[in-house]
Parts: sequence; structure tokens; C-alpha cells
Amino acid sequence: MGTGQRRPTGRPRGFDADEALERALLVFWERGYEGASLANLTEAMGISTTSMYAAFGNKEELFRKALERYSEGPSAYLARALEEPTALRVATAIVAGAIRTTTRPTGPNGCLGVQGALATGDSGRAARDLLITWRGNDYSRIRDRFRRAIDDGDLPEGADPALLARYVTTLTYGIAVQAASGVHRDELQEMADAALRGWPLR
Amino acid sequence: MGTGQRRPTGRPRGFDADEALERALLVFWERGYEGASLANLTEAMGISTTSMYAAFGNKEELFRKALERYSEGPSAYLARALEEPTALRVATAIVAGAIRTTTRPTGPNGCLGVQGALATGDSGRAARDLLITWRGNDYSRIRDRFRRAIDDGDLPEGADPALLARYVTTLTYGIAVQAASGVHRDELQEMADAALRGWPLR
DNA sequence: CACGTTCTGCATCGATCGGTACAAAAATGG
DNA sequence: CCATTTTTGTACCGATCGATGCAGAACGTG
Repeated sequence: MGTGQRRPTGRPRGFDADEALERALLVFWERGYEGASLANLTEAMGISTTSMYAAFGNKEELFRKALERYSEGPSAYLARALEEPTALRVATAIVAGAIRTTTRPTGPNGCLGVQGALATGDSGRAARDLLITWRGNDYSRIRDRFRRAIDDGDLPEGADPALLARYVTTLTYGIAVQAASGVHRDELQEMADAALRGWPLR
Repeated sequence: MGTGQRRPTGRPRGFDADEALERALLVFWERGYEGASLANLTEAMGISTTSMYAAFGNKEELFRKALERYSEGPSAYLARALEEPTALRVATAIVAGAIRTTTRPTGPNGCLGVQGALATGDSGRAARDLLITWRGNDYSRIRDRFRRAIDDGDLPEGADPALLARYVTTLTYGIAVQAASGVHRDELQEMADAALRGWPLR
């Protein structure tokens, strides 16, 4: 009953939580989990540490929510790519999406899922493990899509979906590192086009 | 004349600087520049912070020297690979060397040149820039080797050395991320074999 | 109005960060 | 022996780390 969303009791928030999370995402993206201090984060978010802790829990939870936002925003190209009609078009769309996302003229270079926490100290271990799981999920979804492509007759019977998924993810992670090093979009796209010419790698 | 190396005046060192640097390298490799604290480093090196600073300068210099040691040790496969007689054998050796180095049963997974400092805060910016230069060097050496392969008639006239070098480095960086995620050596090698079957990417 | 609830600003917490001051220890040269 | 040079252990530096205590402000409700 009722009108659905009711205004909660108590003092209302003085900031937009979505907007603040977006700012935090950008900081994590650029500096990595360990490199992003609470001072960096709260300054970019425009709120105090108190407000951040009240709204998001702690730094680790904030990172987790930023990663979710990343999956549904900059990294949403993956879900769309998996709906392409053929395995080759799926692979092409994934790689192109990765290049576009990691080399946006505005925003950080690289991929949050890679550079967010690749090698860390003890304090970043949870974030690192989270990203390992995140990357593993992407791999599994791509592999499953390629399995379906064999059932569809789109990929030949002899094709290896796991190997092809490993190849596509390896390309995207490599692209993420190149982008973080400042390599430009056009050069990466030419390389990616060539890399998929041998599809499905015989 | 003298006997060459003369024992210097003053109290002699109580530790083996080479051995200590090797230990520091392993810590940086596993935790990254920012994730490796002085306490982590000196404990692994078996010396006090005072001795570390006297022998190596500071944390940044220690990282620089660890990277040099990495280039001449775990990453030495690159120089050997560049001496292979054909471009395909060069590419094959580079990728195989990267897989072996990033998935050693003993020692950290992944590549120091990638995960040592990919995205950092202000304190890690110098290390990050150093690794960008390091990776850029590797790319240039590979590209130059492929240029020579065209002169040798080993690669066809129409081949693009820069594109091929970008492809090989992208594969190795992607492999480094996969290895850091715990993907096993055999799976990566199968993928790499397939990835080079289309060489020179037409 | 008072009340309960939630959020905010300020001050601060103990722990850890990278880095050093200082004097004793251990070597060489006279 | 003494003087010089270099390394070592101890103790410590100010800054920053992630995180919190607390009082008051800002809302809906009765």
C-alpha cells in the first residue's frame, strides 16, 4: 500500500549519492584501490569522511559499489556484445568496446577491473580478490556464449570455446595495459582488427 | 698496480646487497610499488631501514634497481628471443618466455613491469612512469626487430612491424594479467599457440 | 511544541607511512 | 695506539593512513 517510495524520517542527505559514487569511481579508476586515499575520494565526492562512511560503509564497500557502477556503465558494452548474432561479431564487439572504454578522451585511461587492484599489499587484498572474481565472471560469460555458438553451428565443431574466450580476454586485458600506458585508440583498433582476422584461430 | 678491487675503508657491510635486492624484487613483484611498505621490504631483505637507505638511497631508487635486476633476470628471455632467426620464432619465444616468467611455480604470479605500478596515487607516480617507459622500450625493441625481419625477407613487404609489435606486447601484457589472476601455464600456452597461428596476421 | 531519527561538521583516534638523527661498532691507514 | 671512514642498531620524526565519537542541525510525526 502507500505511494511506494516514502520519504524517510530524519535529516535528508545533503548530496546526491549517485553522483558521489560516480566521482569515487573515477578516483579508483585512475589511482587504483590502494592509491586512492580517503582524502582523495571524499574531496572528489564533495563530502566529509563521516558522510561517506554513513552512506557507503567503508572504503572497501565503496570500491565494491564503484565496481558495480563500472559494470553497468563503462563496462556495459560486454552485455551488449554478448547479444551479437555470431561469435566473431561478439569477439569484435568486445574488443572494440574495451578499446573505447579504456581510451576515452575524457576520463581515466585503462580498465578499472585490471588496474583497480592487480598487485597489492595486505590492505588491498580484498579488492584484488574481488577483481579476480570479476574478471573470471567475464571470462565465463564469454566462454558460455562461444559454446552456444557451436550449438548454433556458428562456430565449427572443432573450435575450443574456452581457448577462444581466453584469447579474447587476454586481448582486452592487454589492451587495458596499453591504454594505461597512453597508447592511442586508433593504433589499438588497427591491431585488434588484425588480431581477429585469423578467427576462430583454426 | 694493485689487485683490482681494493677493500674500501670503513666498516664492512653485514649483508649481501645482491641477495637483499633479490628479496626486495620479490616483494615489489608480489605487492606492487605502493603495496610494498618499507617494513615489508626491510623484513624480507633482513636489514634495517637505516641499512636500506644507506645502501640503496630510498624506496624509489630501490624499485628502480629491482626493475633493473628484473630485466636481467626473470625478464631476460626478451633479449634472447630477439636473437631468434625469424620474426615468427621471435614472437613465439617472447610469448612463451612471458608465460614461463609470469607463472613460475615458485615466486609471484604476473609481471613486475605490469603490476608493479599500473594505476597509482601521487606517491607511486614516479614508479608508474618508470614502468611506462620500460614497457615502451620493450615495444620499440620488438618493432625494430620486426623491421629487420622485413629487410631480411623473412616478413613480407606488406607486413606492419609496428602493428605486429603491438600485437605481441598486447598478448604478453594480457598474459601477465591472466597469470596474476591465477590462470595456469598450460592453458595460457595453448592459447598463445593458437594466437600465433595466423602470423603475420595477413 | 516536543520527540525520534538521520545526517553533518569538527575534532580526533591509534596505526602505519617513508625517512632520519645519533652514537656505538667495525673496518683501514698511519 | 689514534684518526678516519663506513655501517649498524635504536629510537624517533612529522605526515598521512583508514576510521570514529560526539554534539548539534535538519527533517517527519504526533
